[in-house]
Amino acid sequence: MLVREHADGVTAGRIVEVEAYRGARDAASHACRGRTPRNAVMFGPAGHAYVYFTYGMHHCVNLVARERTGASAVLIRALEPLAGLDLMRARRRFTETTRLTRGPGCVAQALALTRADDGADLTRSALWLSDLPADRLGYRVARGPRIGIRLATRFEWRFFLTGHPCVSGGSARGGAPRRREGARREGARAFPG
DNA sequence: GTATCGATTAGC
DNA sequence: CTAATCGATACA
Repeated sequence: MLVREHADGVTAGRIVEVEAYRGARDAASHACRGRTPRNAVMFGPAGHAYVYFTYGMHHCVNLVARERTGASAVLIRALEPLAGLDLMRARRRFTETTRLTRGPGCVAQALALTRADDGADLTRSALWLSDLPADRLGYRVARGPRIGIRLATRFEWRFFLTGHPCVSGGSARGGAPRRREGARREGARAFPG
């Protein structure tokens, strides 16, 4: 569970969909062309938030994962809202629970995360992770191609809960990539497997 | 300096 | 399908 404590109140949700970005060796990663002011946090210690601004209007949240392999991070693509739903609704333009945090830009908006939160230490700040029994809910973790990228599409590093209504990517079942050229490969297969 | 693109979203 | 909207990037 990702927890966000803010002056306006607490919002939190179960992580139901992520993507892995493997640093400089991953052509789809922001880190693949080296360190810049924008992506510098990814080159720092693990356990910090990398928050970037894109498309001129959206923020997305990553968790820096493995400092030893260099600039690796996990993009939080979707949450199941669990706390602060009314606050999320106030920040978003939808009231339906399943649309509050479905998509990386929506997650940042619902949790009010911006570049100001870039670099936040997850062990010391108001943004942190809480253990929660992820299984036993009837969901399975599946994997498929990452969304919205053109490079390194062969790596199936998107992980999500199969059938979960809060998952993004066009289908709760799995991730049919929205507009990807070429690779028409099937999205979701059981993981591990 | 200008041109192009993007780890996206919402609306038609 | 595409407009929105601007920082990062590529290139003249």
